[in-house]
Amino acid sequence: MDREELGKLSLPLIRVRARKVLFREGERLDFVYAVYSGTFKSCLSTADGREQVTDFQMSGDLLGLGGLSHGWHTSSAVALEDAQVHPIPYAALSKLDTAGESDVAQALVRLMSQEIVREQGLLLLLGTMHAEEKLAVFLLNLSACMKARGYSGLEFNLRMSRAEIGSYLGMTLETVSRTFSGFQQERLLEVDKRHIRILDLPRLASRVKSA
Amino acid sequence: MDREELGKLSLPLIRVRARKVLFREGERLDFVYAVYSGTFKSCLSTADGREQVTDFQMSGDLLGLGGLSHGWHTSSAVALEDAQVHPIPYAALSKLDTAGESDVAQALVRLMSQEIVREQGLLLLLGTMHAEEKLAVFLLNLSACMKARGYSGLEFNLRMSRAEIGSYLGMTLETVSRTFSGFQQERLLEVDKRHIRILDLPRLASRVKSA
DNA sequence: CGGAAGATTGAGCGTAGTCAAACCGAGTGG
DNA sequence: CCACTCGGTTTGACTACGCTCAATCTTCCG
Repeated sequence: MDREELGKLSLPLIRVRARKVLFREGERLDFVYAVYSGTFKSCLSTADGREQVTDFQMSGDLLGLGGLSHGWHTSSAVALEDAQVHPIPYAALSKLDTAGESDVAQALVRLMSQEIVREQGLLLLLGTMHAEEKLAVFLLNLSACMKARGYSGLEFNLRMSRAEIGSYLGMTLETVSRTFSGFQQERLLEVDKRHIRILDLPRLASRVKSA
Repeated sequence: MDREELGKLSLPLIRVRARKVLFREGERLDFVYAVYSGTFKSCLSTADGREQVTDFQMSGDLLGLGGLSHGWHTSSAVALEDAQVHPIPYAALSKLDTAGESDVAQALVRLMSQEIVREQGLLLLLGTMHAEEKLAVFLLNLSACMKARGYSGLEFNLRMSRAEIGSYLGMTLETVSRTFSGFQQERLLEVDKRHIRILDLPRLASRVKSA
């Protein structure tokens, strides 16, 4: 069993009282935790106070995996009742990765951790945002993505249909279309089918209330 | 860079035509892919045909990470335009993990992969389901989870508040409460605050249209 | 006993879903 | 060359699911 493999690393067992925060989003990641008893919730929060619970963990589950790529916690963990956890030192894990002759395993762990974080962002979007905010986030991400690849971040062609955007953002294609039109009305964008030009990036960004 | 590390493994570069399916949910995972050019969508689908796009991938992104825990693809990947990808043999990755003296890295990869899959399930729930279906999924998962830990799968106490359930499922606490009451009205459950007794598991399961 | 936190229920409203029609551009075949 | 189809997009009208606000009730705890 996986749990037992990891269990060998972690001798200590610490108690966590109900309602206590085991770690908080943004803190340095010194340990990953394996739940031994009790129940936790993992959650993300936005700047304006909305909260998205991303998981409930029970015995055998691991806490904090999202942070392995960069060494910072990407979510908070709170005990829902008195609980016990095994702390697993981050150092031990990174050492074990680096010790092996393969940097590949290490790279893989990092990439998978990034994927977890990315999906968490999408959970927050799907769970807490409205149509306008969702589409704004989508466009800003895409803009950053294009820019990072050397293209203009302000003018580009979408590769996906309205239906695909809608599926991604948890809304119908009609609502995607309407929201595009709304943004255009407000002079935030120019939209022509799949061609997008962002006219006012700061104001578009201000539509996003989250962190 | 991570990508270059992985790049060393993957000599070939294959072309994928627009609209072509690179791999499909449920197929055996022989390769993970690194996108070299073009754009892909990754998606999950339900039994009744709903589709949830979980990501759009561009150059440098990896495709198929969710399947690493058990060797089956957990999502489908479709090219949105003509594209090129580096196939990375699954065998190479698992060998590299197992070769090292640490089974820990291997266990870690497996656990992280499971976490990715779990989050994908939640994406599908948040993106495509209605209140009743969401709560039914939640209860069924919880039931399975309790059962797996040796408790009764049909009668248990919730550890979390209505608000926390609501946050998890992307609905308000009031809607959670009303939906519980609705289920009780229909004789699917007995609910008393946090105590739940499932009266008709099959009928509850039939409320869930997804895979 | 009083206060606080959680749960339930009701009433009204609003956002986004559904259904439908019209439009547009690309590709195909007569 | 034009007519036709087809997929994708836009827009409109209507509807409904779930959100908001609010009141009530219970349980727990000081």
